[in-house]
Amino acid sequence: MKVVTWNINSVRARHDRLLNWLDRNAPDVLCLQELKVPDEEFPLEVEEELDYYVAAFGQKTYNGVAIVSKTPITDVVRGMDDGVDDPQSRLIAGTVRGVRVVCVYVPNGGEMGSDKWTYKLAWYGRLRRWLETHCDPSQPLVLCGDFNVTPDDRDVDRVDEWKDTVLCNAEARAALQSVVDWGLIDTFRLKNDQPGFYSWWDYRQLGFAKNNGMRIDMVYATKPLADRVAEVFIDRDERKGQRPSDHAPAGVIFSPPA
DNA sequence: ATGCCCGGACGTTCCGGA
Repeated sequence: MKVVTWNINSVRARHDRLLNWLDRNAPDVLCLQELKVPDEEFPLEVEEELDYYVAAFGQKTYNGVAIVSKTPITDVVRGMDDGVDDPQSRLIAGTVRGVRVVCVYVPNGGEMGSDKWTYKLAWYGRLRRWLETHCDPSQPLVLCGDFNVTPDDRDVDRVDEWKDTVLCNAEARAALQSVVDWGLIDTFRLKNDQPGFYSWWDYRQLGFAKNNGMRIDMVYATKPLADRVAEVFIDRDERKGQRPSDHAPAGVIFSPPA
């Protein structure tokens, strides 16, 4: 079972790239972030021509998440429904072939100390509580998405340049770690302990050409699934060419259950 | 070529992204 996460940075601007990528890579599950469109503008071809199922939680202009799956998606949940008045579409969950799939677009956080930073930290706290309330770490689950935090310094090309930002500072990493501590494993690190593997590069200042990147897009799994990780990858080539997203798809292949 | 930011909006510049 191949599960991939991709911040596509507008499903409208990336329409052809999405269809081509799905056709070439044939994932079982693709979690998308930053759709930037309402649900009705999600490309119909994904379902009608490529025979995928789609569960979307869109929003005009900003945010928006979706699960794309070869097989039906059941028990779909949109948003955390935790009593917080939050209009931002950043979480969708569904069940595919017995695996609970949670797709998140964690807030970026803007500048340290800003209202956006406060919202980001609070959002991480809400995500931890949502997992505690709605999910079970002893069951097969993947938490996929753009976490807008580098887990550690191996995931940053220029530590000195980024160490005090909302993506790399200790408080942000602790917020991510609190979610991981619920019962998740970073699947990429099961197969690769080296620095220099990134999933995002800034559009500005030749970020990709200079490999000034970060790994902020992850597929986390609970232990029953993490035990079945066969292969991990980041599709760096998808960052190349005409009109790429600033993020590359990152994914994992799980072996069949024993 | 991987090349000096990009997508979106009641746009004509500004906001948000990371």
